[in-house]
Amino acid sequence: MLVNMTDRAPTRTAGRVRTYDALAIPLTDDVTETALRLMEAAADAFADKGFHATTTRDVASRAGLSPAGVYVHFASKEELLFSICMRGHTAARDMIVDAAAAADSPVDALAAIMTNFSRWHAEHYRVGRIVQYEFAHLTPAHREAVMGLRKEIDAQVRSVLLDGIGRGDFVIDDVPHTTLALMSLCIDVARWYQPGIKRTPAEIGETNGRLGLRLAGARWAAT
Amino acid sequence: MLVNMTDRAPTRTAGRVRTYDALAIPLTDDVTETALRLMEAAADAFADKGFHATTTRDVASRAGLSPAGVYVHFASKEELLFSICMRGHTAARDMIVDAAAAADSPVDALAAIMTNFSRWHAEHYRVGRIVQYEFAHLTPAHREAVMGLRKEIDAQVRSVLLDGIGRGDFVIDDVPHTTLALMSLCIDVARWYQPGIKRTPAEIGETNGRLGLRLAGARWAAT
DNA sequence: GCCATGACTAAGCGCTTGCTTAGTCTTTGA
DNA sequence: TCAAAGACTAAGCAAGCGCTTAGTCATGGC
Repeated sequence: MLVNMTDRAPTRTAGRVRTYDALAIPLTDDVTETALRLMEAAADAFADKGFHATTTRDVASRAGLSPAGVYVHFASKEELLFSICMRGHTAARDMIVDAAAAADSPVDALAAIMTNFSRWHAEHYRVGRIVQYEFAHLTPAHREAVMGLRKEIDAQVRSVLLDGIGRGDFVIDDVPHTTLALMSLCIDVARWYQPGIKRTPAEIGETNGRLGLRLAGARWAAT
Repeated sequence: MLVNMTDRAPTRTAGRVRTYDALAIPLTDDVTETALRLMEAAADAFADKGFHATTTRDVASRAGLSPAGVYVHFASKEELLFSICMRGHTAARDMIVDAAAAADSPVDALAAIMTNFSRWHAEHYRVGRIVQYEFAHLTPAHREAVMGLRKEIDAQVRSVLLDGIGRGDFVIDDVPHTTLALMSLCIDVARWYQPGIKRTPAEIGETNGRLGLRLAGARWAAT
């Protein structure tokens, strides 16, 4: 991985902080309950106010700590944002890989990806907005790490499309652009979804599953 | 309109500031060159750094003024953001209304809307990002004004779809959701577009025009 | 039991930020 | 011509902000 959090100067907290890998994903179950609580608090505050308008005091108090307590577990406010982005993208990547692996055909795989990814963005629209809107506040190295995961997601979807084209299930002029368009349907749910609207996340997922097949020119999608 | 900038307490600058209407759109050609310059500078800075991380000093210096100079023309930093959002949305609304009016059929109207709106988001991806990502920093009243324009845009697209359904040109299960999906294709271009990529804004527009007709289940779109 | 480590705190640092105030200079209108 | 208005400035205010430092307390290992 591109980033190693041991870059941080050794302090009394170095041993604990180093239990994370660069993905800020727990390697084992020994991630502290406090660090998790901080990430959740930060996600909450960032979603409410945006990254820069969120103070570390706000994050700390939401997590029930003093302001300096944040720095026991994270090197900086940006590191908190990075952790949230990496967790979100890793979850999305895994979901897409699993959906594709479980499907019997490219058509099923695409429908499952669209359905699940769209539902996820509705259910997690707040994290989805953070991940999109606050991306520019990451350090260049951290942005690169996040882009790596985005590219994996893109590549997985693209390979489903190519497989479907190969089998004659999809009719697509421009695969890269169609991939982007499919991803747009899913990702943009985070922008327009809000709790209380008539459609449930599951319904949104299903509708986008069908619409995605239309975009791919799936044979039976036009009816 | 919901908001009237004359709410601001009278100062020596009240006369000048009141030449804007609540849309922050120039009513006549007497908008000052300085105010325009400030809006452009703010858009630049907001796109680079985000709203909250942008200082009024930064905006002022980009516009060639002292920090206090911003307040001669705008009541607050937020008012600058509001102006930018309203100008962007008004331009988009007008573009969509014009495209629909110039078309001979719902199919042509939808293709034109998708093509032009997508191209606009590529060409103005920085303003597009500001408008999406910084929306939450507007005051509630200003957000409501912006939402009003968004609803007009949505309604225009929806009426094209309904017209097409009525003529048998489109096959759509869920009109509101399909409207959102069509808008997602266009709006999300601002997220993924960056200068230097292979596709030009015009090409992106054309491809999205075709993909939009697929989403609408246009009869010949599947071939 | 003792010492080292880790989790956490209160206090504070040095700097920044949106905005205001009191002024100067230029332009406009009577 | 003169006064008022408008465009703008330099200076400053009050509050805030990410982060550091020096300390306390609890836990775990020897």
